[in-house]
Amino acid sequence: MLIGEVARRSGIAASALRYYEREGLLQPVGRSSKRRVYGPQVMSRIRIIQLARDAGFTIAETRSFISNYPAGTIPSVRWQKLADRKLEEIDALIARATRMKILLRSNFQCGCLTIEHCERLMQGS
Amino acid sequence: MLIGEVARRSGIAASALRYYEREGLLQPVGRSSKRRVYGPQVMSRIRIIQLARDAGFTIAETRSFISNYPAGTIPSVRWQKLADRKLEEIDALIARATRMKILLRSNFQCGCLTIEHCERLMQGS
DNA sequence: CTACGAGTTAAAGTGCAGTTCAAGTCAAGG
DNA sequence: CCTTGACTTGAACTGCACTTTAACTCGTAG
Repeated sequence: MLIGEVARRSGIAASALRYYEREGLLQPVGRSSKRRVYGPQVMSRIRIIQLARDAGFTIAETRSFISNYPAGTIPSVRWQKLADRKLEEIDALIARATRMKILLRSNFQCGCLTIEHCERLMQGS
Repeated sequence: MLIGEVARRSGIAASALRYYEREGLLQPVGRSSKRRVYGPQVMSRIRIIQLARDAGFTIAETRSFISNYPAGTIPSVRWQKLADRKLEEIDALIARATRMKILLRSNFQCGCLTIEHCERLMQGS
């Protein structure tokens, strides 16, 4: 597969794929006269990158998350710490999103958005 | 209160408060010889801005969220649409975060992170 | 009067996550 | 041979949410 095909299949722009390679998220692949030639396994890696990105990981986080653990590697203490920290961040994110949801929904339902109302909702934050 | 005091109390930098004013999140307040003088009500507004920011609203979203609805205003259809859309976004965010959590935790627990394992976890994405 | 601290402005800088651009390289088709 | 289309590179640009900087203005204290 050439980069255009990978882009089409994954929905990620070719420019982004090159960027990911520069940033070390995708390791350099073989070339056929300068052009990158990808094997099918790249799709798995891309899906992981997408998931991490969608879950709010930065490029740097995603890099240390995946680059240290190629297929078959046993997670290390370092990885566990990373995962641990990220789990806490995700929980905080979910908690904040949930609070915002409550805020939105209550105004939605009772039709009484006021600053004071918000104040009451925000006691938990 | 001068801007420094507001910054100290809210934990938001004075530069950010000026930025919020430029962006229309905080309406211009009275001045005492060029300096902004805030009343205590500003703290409520700032807390709402913080909550919105923490929940992932952009400045533009936050502006249309709060600037159209000063204290006591009855929510409009426009506001409801905004809230509706944001609720969907928040749900998607929570779903993605939850998937990432499962991914992190399962690798955590079974100690068998491989590309193939991730593949199985990602069926839902 | 001078210095100090806290404020003011416009404009430039930062970090992230890419995208866009200009100029060039190839292989295949007509 | 020439064109076309998909690729290549480095560098510059984008948008967001601020922060930093430089040069300035005040009111108060010594």
